[in-house]
Amino acid sequence: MVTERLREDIIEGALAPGTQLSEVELAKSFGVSRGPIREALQRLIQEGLLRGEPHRRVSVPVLTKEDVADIYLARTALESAAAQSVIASGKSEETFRQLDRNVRAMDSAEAAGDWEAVKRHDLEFHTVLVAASGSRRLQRMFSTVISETRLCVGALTAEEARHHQEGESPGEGTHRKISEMIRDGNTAGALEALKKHFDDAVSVLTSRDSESDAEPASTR
Amino acid sequence: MVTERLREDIIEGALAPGTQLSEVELAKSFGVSRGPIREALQRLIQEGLLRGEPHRRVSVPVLTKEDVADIYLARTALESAAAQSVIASGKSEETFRQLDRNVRAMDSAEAAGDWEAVKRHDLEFHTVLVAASGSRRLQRMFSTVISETRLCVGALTAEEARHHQEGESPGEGTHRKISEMIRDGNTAGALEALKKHFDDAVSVLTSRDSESDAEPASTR
DNA sequence: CGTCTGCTGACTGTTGACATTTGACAAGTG
DNA sequence: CACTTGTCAAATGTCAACAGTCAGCAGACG
Repeated sequence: MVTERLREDIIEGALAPGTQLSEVELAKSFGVSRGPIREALQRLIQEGLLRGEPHRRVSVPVLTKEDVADIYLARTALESAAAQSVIASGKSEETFRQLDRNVRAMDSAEAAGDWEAVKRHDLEFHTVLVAASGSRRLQRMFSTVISETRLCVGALTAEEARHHQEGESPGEGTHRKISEMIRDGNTAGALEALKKHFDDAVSVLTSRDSESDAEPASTR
Repeated sequence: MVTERLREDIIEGALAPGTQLSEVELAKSFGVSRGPIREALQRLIQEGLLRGEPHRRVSVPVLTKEDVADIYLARTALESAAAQSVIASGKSEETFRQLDRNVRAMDSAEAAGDWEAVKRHDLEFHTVLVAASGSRRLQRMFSTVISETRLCVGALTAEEARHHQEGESPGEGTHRKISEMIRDGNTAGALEALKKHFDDAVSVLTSRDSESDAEPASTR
C-alpha cells in the first residue's frame, strides 16, 4: 500500500522530476520503517518510475525526448500485439463495445472541457485494449509503461491537451478509428491507426521546449 | 549478486517448478540475512520468475501451456518491434553481421552436437536483435521475458532440441531467414519469419505431455 | 592560487529480534 | 462419521540498531 501511495505521488507530479528521495525521510513521512520503504522503492525502480544506483539516493527520472519516443515505441509494440491478438481470437465485437464506451466518454468529456476526464478515459481505452488480449505478460509490461506515460502526460497543460485532441471531435478521432478497425477485423488498418496515434502523441510531447536532457533540478 | 545467483538457480532448473521457498532457509543457505533475500525475491517476482502472495511462501511457477503460448506472444511483440525499429533506423547491415555471427555459431554447434551451445547462441541471437533496436524499454521488457523463456527451454532434452532444430542445417534455418530479411530491409518478411519461428517453438514446447496445469509438486 | 589529502556527516546496505498472520493437526460435538 | 473449533508451530511483515561507503569541505602543500 505504501508502494501505491508513492507511485501516485510520483505520477501525479507531487514529486518533481529530478527530486532525490531519502529513505529515512520517506520512512518518517509515511510513518513506517525503512524496510517497507526499500521494498516500495525497489518495485518502482523496476517499473521505471525511479532511478537508483548503488549507494546513491534514488531519484525521480527526468525524461528526455529520447525517453518519450522510447516509451511510445514500447507502447506501439505492446498495443499492436494486443490488437492483433484481439482480432485473431475473434473478440473484436466484444472489445469494440468496451472501447467505444471510452471513446464516447472521451468525446463528452472533451465537449465539457474536462481534460482530466479525457486523460482518464484515454488511459482506460488503451488499458482495455491490452486487457482484451487476455495476455498476462502483455498486461504486466503495459502496466509499467503506462505508468511512465502518465509521468509524461501528467505535466500536460490543458492547452497542450486540447492541441493533442484537435480534430478528434466530429467522429474522426484516432481512438474511434482504432476501435472501428478492430471491430471490422482490419488488422493492418488497426496497426496503422495505432502507429499514427502514437506518432502524433510523440510529436506533441516532444515539441515543447522543456523535457530536453537538461541537468536535473537542484534538491533541498 | 544474490539476485543473480538465485535467478540462475531457478533458470538452470536447480529449483524444480512448484518448489516452495522459505526466506529463512534461503538466508541460511546463502549466508546472508533475510533482508537481501527479500529484495532478491521481490525482483524475481516482478520478473515473473517467482510467484508470491502476501503471507504465503513464494514458489517457482509451474508453466502451463497457456503460459508458454503467452511468453512467446510477448516475445513476438517485442522482437517484431525491434526488427521494425532496426530496419527503420537503417542499421540493417550492422545488425545482420552480429546476427549472422550467431547463426554460424549455432550451425557449427549443431554439427558438433553441442546442444548447450546451440541454446546459448539462440538466446544470444534474439538478445542481439533486441539490443540493436537501441530501445531501453524494449530491452528491459525483453530481459524479463527471456528469463521465462529460459525457464521453459531449460528442461528441454537433447532429443527435443534436435527435433526443434530439424531442417535448420543446410541454410534454411528460420534464424538465418530472419537475419537475411533484416539485412534486405524486408520488414514484412522479417515479421512473418519471426512469427513462424515462434509458432514453431510453441508447438514444440507444448507438444509434450507434462507442462499441463497439474498440481504443484510437494515441497522439501 | 590551484590541487590534493584527510576528515566529517549523512545515507545506504545489512543484521538480528519482535509482532502478526497462516496452515495444519488434534480434540470436541451434532 | 463428518464437521467445527481450539491450539500451535512456522513463516512472513516490520522494526530499531550497526557497519560500510560516498559526497562535500576545510586545511595543507606545491
